[in-house]
Amino acid sequence: MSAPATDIAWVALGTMADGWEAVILDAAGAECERRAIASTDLAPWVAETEVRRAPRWVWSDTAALYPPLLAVGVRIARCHDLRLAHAILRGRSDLPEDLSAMTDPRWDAPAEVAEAESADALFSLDSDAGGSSPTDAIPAVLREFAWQRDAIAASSSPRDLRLLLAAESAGALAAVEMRQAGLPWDVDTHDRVLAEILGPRPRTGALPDRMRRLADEIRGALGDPGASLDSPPKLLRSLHRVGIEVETTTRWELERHTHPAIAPLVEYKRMSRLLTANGWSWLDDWVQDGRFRPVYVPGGVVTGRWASSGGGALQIPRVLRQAVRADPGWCLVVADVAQLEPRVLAAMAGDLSLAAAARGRDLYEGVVTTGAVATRSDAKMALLGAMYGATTGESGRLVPRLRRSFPRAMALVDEAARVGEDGGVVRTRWGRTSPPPGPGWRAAQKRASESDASSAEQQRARRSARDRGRFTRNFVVQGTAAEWALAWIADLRGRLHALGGDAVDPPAEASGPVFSRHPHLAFFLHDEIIVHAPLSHAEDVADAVRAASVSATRLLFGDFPLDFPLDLRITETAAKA
DNA sequence: ATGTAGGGCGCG
DNA sequence: AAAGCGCGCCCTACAT
Repeated sequence: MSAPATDIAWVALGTMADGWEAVILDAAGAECERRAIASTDLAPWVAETEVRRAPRWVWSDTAALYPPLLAVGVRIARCHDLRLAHAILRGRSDLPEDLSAMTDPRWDAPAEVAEAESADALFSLDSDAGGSSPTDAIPAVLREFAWQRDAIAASSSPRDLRLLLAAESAGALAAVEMRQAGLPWDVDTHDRVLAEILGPRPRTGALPDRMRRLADEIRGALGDPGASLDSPPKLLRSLHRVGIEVETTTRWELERHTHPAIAPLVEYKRMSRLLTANGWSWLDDWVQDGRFRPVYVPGGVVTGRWASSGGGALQIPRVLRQAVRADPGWCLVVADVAQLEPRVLAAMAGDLSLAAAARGRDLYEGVVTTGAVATRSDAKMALLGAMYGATTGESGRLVPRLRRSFPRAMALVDEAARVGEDGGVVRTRWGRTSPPPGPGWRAAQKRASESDASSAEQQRARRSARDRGRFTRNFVVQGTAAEWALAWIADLRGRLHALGGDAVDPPAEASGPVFSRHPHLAFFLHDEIIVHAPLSHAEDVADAVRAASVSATRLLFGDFPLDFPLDLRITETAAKA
């Protein structure tokens, strides 16, 4: 990594009455220089400043501002996303009261919708186009940035918060870049999979052949030619008429009964799901030019996980993963972390026994070796139960065994649950906080504690306290796992860029194929990434993916003796082997 | 006609 | 053999 020759640390960008203004700040946040920039000059100016001075760009909203830059070939390395940072800082309870009160509520507004791949996007940078929000204005940007710096400094762990905000912002950049790059998607393979499962593509509106025949079979078995298969209440009545006494029409409940209608019905539901969620119309809507381009929403989940909007990017069914296919001459580097959450739990809790059990490749087998449980599937069940708060069933039965073998790990999640049940707030490793309970929750708890509370009120309050406890119990683990994953992709993003050379693509065309020649992130899902890379770079990319995972672990957990092994494959398609 | 709630199920 | 966390999206039913 070449250290940029630079005398500046930050460049804040915001709109003015007429165009843009850049405010250059030193590391201490002191203003060094101001510069007005016409809208049409903004992208070239950013490109030049990025190359010459490599600042951290400070702006209101990466999701709104980065796409048009990227569309003209301007890639940046680092930013500070004020909107995302604000959401994190606002949740901190350790801010001095006067600082808490000073926030501008406009920063609490929901995310802007990212709409900008086309040439039109160029103009969304223009403040006259009506696309800018109040928080884009340079005075608001500077005020908020100053507030955030104060808030970070006043917090109990500025170092951790800085890392969190840097990772969150890097994620926001990666999300925009992944949408622009897209996931290489082979339409013919997708169509073939659909045809194998559903039958050939029907005329629009018609049911695929295999589904239609199955529907006939089900209606025959139910002795009900007009039975509705798509309406749960109606289906329920049809089932009851032939003596199938289920309370819901879920698959697992149906499968507990024996009747000729059950098997085809379960199969029909599976097909129906595939057709409606990822059928031919999904293909038409979401795959263009051989790329699936979902909208990622960094920070979209309270735990810090990403959400997605449109296309169901986070729910691609396994049968369709074979449609994810590298371009000719390219490959996919597909990697996921083995048992990310239990490893995170071990490291957070400083639980050396669990860390020791994780030492091999398979943490669950390691847990079996300690003698805590008998089989791998028991180990998995028990650990998931511990992190999710299972109290009943097989999982709930197994959890107590872990308490003896891994007291520190269990103490961490148990304590998180206790705090949540009491109405408190918990934190991830880097300091993202769980949302506080709402006024309704508090009121119900208070009411239940009064002497004349009815038993129904007490029961309800107890139940919602437990619900909340399970949420905070999981929050610390899921949220810290999300931080690990963010650190991983943030680091990897830098390494991949370095592999592709330092040159920024010339902003020659509006379509700006920034990624047409370099290895790039193409997909990210909680604990898994897909890199699309030229075949010649395959091994380098694989090394980068592994090195980034080591960096992430070090950054979050220092030298705690635990690694996060990857399942990594260099392949043509993302289908599981 | 349009908006919302809930069932159901895909993913981690 | 099915409890316990977090999502998004489709569908239907039912509200306005």
